[in-house]
Amino acid sequence: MSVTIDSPISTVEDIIAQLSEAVHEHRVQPGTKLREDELCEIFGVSRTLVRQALRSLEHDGLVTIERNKGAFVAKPTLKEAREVFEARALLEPSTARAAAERATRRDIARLEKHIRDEHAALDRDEAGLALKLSGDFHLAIARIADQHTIEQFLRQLISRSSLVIALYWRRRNALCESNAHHALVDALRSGDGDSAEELMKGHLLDLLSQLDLRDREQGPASLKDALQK
Amino acid sequence: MSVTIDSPISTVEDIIAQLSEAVHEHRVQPGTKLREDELCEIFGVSRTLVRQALRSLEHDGLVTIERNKGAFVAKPTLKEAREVFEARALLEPSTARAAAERATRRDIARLEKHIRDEHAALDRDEAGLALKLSGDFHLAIARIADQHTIEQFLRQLISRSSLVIALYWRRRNALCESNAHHALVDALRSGDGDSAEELMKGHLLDLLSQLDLRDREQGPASLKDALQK
DNA sequence: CAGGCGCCGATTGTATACGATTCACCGCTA
DNA sequence: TAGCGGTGAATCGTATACAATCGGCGCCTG
Repeated sequence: MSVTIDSPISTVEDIIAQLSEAVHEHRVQPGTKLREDELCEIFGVSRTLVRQALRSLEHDGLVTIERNKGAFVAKPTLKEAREVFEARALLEPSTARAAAERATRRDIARLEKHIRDEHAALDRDEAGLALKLSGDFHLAIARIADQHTIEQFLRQLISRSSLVIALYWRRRNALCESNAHHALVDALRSGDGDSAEELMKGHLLDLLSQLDLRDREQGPASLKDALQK
Repeated sequence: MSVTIDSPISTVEDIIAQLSEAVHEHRVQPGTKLREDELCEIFGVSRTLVRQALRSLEHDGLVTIERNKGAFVAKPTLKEAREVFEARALLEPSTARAAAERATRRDIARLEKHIRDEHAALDRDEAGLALKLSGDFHLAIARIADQHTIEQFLRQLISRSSLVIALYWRRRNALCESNAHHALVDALRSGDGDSAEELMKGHLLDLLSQLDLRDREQGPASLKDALQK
């Protein structure tokens, strides 16, 4: 784990945010064990707060807690991976439509800056950061749509998407989707709900197609599991 | 609060389940304060576990925690109430379609029993129980659709719906929707995804129409709040 | 030498202790 | 009498202490 060690006293929200960011940016891999004592030292707090943060992250699907074993960065199964994108396909297109109908000039400017940041990160070869910014872009749209409930769900789904991408990403060419975001902003700028919805739908399908979510033999691990049960 | 006091030692899940059930069945009203010590006595555990449960319920939107003030049963605003049903409208219809395409005879039998229980509860004038069963019916459909992620979101949405109904329900006639559930089961039985989707959409709109979600003046309370800020 | 059993360190689960904040009550003062 | 401020109990927030559990290592036995 390589989490930035900052001021030794943090709040629960700090811990959640930093762990969450580390996962988003692929600085920690799915399956990584998160020992409580270690996190206590890093964040300079007692186990009480660390445990609170871990429970919260578990709730969002970023972390798995096994009783008497500890917390681990979650490893979504194939089924979960598919479900994440199915849920996103249900929520995001109509949210994009709503955003198109509400976006102000200021909103658009913010989204454009977002895209610039994303490109800049890619240029500096910081793929992890770019991925996180890409997720934030989708969240920003939900925020523009002023759909707080859906935004919360989306936050969870995007987090899990990061894990899915870490596990099931197929190719290495990363700049695939920048154009999709551009096109979306164009639709939002012109207040074209129909095409915003369509573009988002297509964008999500496109993302999905970059993943390798076919069933695969899981090697000895799955055999072992099968025998244990 | 009138929560059943059971065996003095409980797990976090017990606490969550019982509190959650009490909210679902309208045995506790939105805004009710949930003192930690009181819950400790009721469930026979230390504050550690009670606090875990409350945090979890907060995450699901059933409980609001105000720092240094404590936990309260959540009181969804009008906006949140609308958002809950908008989100349900996005998730449930297509889930019903998927359920129609997967439902086994056993699934149908279970749903039918569900409806019978619901009617029985209504006959006994246990409106709260009927409401909870009605929510479970919707969850059961997500389970049949084998959509675990969506089921989780739906669990939160249905919980919040209970709160919304407690706050914004218009009429007192409760048996309004039993037919809708019947029709849904019929569609599921015949594997008719199209009509399952349409029926669910209509059912949710129907539910929504029974709520009074128009903006209203909130009386002196809102004035006071306005001046405090 | 292989397999199993038991002990011990490491780690998590729960309870308790202590400090901080809030709210309500009550007396004081203008 | 109304308003203000102080004081104390009630309640919450965090840290710490203690108990339970797990996993690995070594020893013992066949």
